[in-house]
Amino acid sequence: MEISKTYNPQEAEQKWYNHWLQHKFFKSVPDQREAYTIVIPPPNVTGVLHMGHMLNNTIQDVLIRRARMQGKNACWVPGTDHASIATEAKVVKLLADQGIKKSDLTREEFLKHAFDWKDKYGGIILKQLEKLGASCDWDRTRFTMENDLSEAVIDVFIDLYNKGNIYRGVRMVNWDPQGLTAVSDEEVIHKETNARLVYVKYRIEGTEEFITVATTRPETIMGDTAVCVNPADERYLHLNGKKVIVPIVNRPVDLIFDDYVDAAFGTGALKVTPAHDINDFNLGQKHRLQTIDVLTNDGKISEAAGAYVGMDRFACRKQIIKDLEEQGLIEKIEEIKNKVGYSERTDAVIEPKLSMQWFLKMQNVSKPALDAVLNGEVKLIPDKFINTYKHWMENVHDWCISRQLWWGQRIPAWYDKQGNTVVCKTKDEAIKLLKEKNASLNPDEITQDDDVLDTWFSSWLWPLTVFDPKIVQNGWEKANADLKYYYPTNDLVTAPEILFFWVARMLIAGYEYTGKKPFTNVYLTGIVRDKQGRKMSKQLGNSPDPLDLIAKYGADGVRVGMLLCSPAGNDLMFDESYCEQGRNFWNKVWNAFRLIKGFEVGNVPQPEASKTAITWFENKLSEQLEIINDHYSKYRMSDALMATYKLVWDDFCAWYLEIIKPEFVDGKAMPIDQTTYDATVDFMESLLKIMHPWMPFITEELWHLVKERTDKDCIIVASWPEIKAIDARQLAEFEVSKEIVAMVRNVRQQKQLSPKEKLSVIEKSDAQRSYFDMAIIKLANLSSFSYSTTKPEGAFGFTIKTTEFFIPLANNINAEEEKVRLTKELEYNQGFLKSVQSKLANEKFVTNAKPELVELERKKMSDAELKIKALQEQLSTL
RNA sequence: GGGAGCAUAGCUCAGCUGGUUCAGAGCACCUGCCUUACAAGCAGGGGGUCACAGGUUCGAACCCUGUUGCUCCCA
Repeated sequence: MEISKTYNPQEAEQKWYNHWLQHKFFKSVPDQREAYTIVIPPPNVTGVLHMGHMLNNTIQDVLIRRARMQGKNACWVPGTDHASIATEAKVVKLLADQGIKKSDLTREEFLKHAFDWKDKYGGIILKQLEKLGASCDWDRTRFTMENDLSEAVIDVFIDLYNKGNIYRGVRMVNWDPQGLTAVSDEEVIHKETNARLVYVKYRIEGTEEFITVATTRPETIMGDTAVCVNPADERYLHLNGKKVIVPIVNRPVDLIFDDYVDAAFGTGALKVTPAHDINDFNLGQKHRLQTIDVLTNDGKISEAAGAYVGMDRFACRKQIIKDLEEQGLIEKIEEIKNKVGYSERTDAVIEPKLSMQWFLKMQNVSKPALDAVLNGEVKLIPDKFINTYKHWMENVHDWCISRQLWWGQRIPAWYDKQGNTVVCKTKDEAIKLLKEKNASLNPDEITQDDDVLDTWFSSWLWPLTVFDPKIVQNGWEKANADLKYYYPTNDLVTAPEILFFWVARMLIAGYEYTGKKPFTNVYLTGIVRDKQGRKMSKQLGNSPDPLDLIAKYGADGVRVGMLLCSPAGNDLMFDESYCEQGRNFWNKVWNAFRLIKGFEVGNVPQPEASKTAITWFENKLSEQLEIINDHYSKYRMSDALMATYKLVWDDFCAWYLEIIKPEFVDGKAMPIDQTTYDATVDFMESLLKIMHPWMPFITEELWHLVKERTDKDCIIVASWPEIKAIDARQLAEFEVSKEIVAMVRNVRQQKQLSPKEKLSVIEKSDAQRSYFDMAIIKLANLSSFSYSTTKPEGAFGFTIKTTEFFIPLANNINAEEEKVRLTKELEYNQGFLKSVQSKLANEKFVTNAKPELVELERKKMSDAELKIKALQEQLSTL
């Protein structure tokens, strides 16, 4: 068969992905084997593949592919998340483009549009995952708004409500004036911004005196219902009992005293706006202040303000400063930096706002989830996140779970006109329950809560409901076969950003509904940043499109590129050159294969060099496989990859293949013996297996090219190589051989000798030592490797460990140069000896250090002495 | 304001329980090679005051204290 000079990724990727699908290699059904399960962090149904997904899903695919090869029943469950705010915003915009206003639609009509949109575009990101080789069990694809998954969400709400863990109340929430909904604390991103701290003068009622307050939010002045100072602040003591006049609206309000106020900040006087600041709200509760909500839901000045009505909040801020200035009520304006909350979803400035919302009492449910991480039942990787997790869980706030949206699971709460509330699944049930509270109930007047639940309130059930949507109703004892088999899942791979949003809450829900953890290991990836350390984002335009990268470097190249630079939990400074390195790697592998495939097997005896190379590489393979397995077990992905890379490139290609490669005689390649050929193909197969999780496509391609195979005999389901007994002595001996070869090459370079000119090496020894002599002869292009106890004339001498070697070079030896080189080496060794000697002369070291350590030092000393003696002898003969 | 983490070669990072004169890898760089698997390659080479200042120890990149710089989380 003709082998193409270069590998064609596009062709192979399509071919093999389809082949895998066709043979259902990704599919998992429960059986007798050990399960290995990952549930995907469901991407937003509105999303398109970005570098973060690329990283995250590549890691999952590496883990799942290796588990599959280890003979486990590997199951990777894919799916998408309905992402209520993001999706609703997208659909609203799309409708607006068609001239349809959301407010003109009924809830049902809107949802129909939304589902239509989802059906049309919602699968894009999953299709994109296929391009990177994701071996998900697509038959198990789930979506968080599917009927049965949604029903479970509703069941959970009802259950937690009945347990007394969910309540409804008026609280200060984070209001997104663009998304027109409340969002949870976790969805607010605090950014440092430049702000103007405005010093506004409030007149003391009945006097000409003023008190100055400093504020960054003058547009809320109309909502002021007090001015507060610290009771210990002597500047204001004389004003006790006075009222102050709120500017613009000229409303007299109390001057109150509370040690909450920091006398050192601003002027020490605080305007209190209970409707628009959480701290002010608390002060208002304490001092029984009136609350005046001066903002509308969409961030405009409300009727209640009595001035600037209908003006945008930011426009009003400017205008009011101007007006106050005209009235001479501005003392000064300072430029300061302060933190402003932005909506994670819409990037609008969050408005603290009083509103009626549903909350989950986190304290009541979070304990098992905290304990699990602290006692190691659930592992966070890297473990530095345990602290962060602990801190959050111990200081957890009640979770605002209602969202003023339509796209999501509608809250199953029902109200009558009299203000009674019941929580249950259906209207019929609600009627029955409400009748118990209100005998004269008119069933036509009951209404269901308009709001939906936070998306995370559905995705926290993900690891449960993807397997058994009825788990909440049935409980663990009656869980279905899938859940019993796959749950708890093994590894979760996700971003640290959603440790609280999602991971912590999945743990809570897992323990609440099964009494078991949802997963054992949580691998937290870093954030993909650009070379300058900036987070990759659409706005900055600094993010490459993963699909473009795949087109350019092949999926295998990009996978390798991503993982080469991705330490767990640390951000990665991504640069395209990593993908280039990945591509170079598969190219190397392709060419190694071409070499092997090009061998002509003949009836020739096996060369001694090849025989020794084979036993060496057997050892090397096992040695490195052990290291690679260990890296995997510690989730050190880039280390596992690098060890694989070096095993293939350095050990196999640069050393092994160079030794066994048949020589050319008269421009014609000599045949290779059958034994060496077979061993080489076996090695290639083992290496392909080890590479497969990183580079699934090229390894599958080569798996089928290296040998005739059936359609079903695929590397994706081949078994992970076994570690055999390792002969450490032989491995060490080969390292010495490598050094000898390197030394000869070095001498050639220095003396400008052609690689074609044969040299010889003499080892100063009275007996043949090395198993690898023939390999050395071949690699260093020697005429002979021999042994002698005397130093030949005109030879280049060098020492490895304690053994001396000589390369006879006749006239090519420059005595002066040699003297300098050897003297330098001698000095180094003398210094080394001295340091070892002083260590051994130190009584405290000898008595305190571990005995084997002292022994080691003694060995070092005697070795150094031997070496020094050898060097001195060499010098003396020059 | 509270908490956590990081600082090692030009870049990205290893360096586990302190113990070789220990400072290491990959990439990048420099030099020489189009040697019939691969120039997306081969061979060779240079490069670091382990952020800074103290301390503990026979011994510190590693442990302790402080300083500086950066990052993240929480309020």
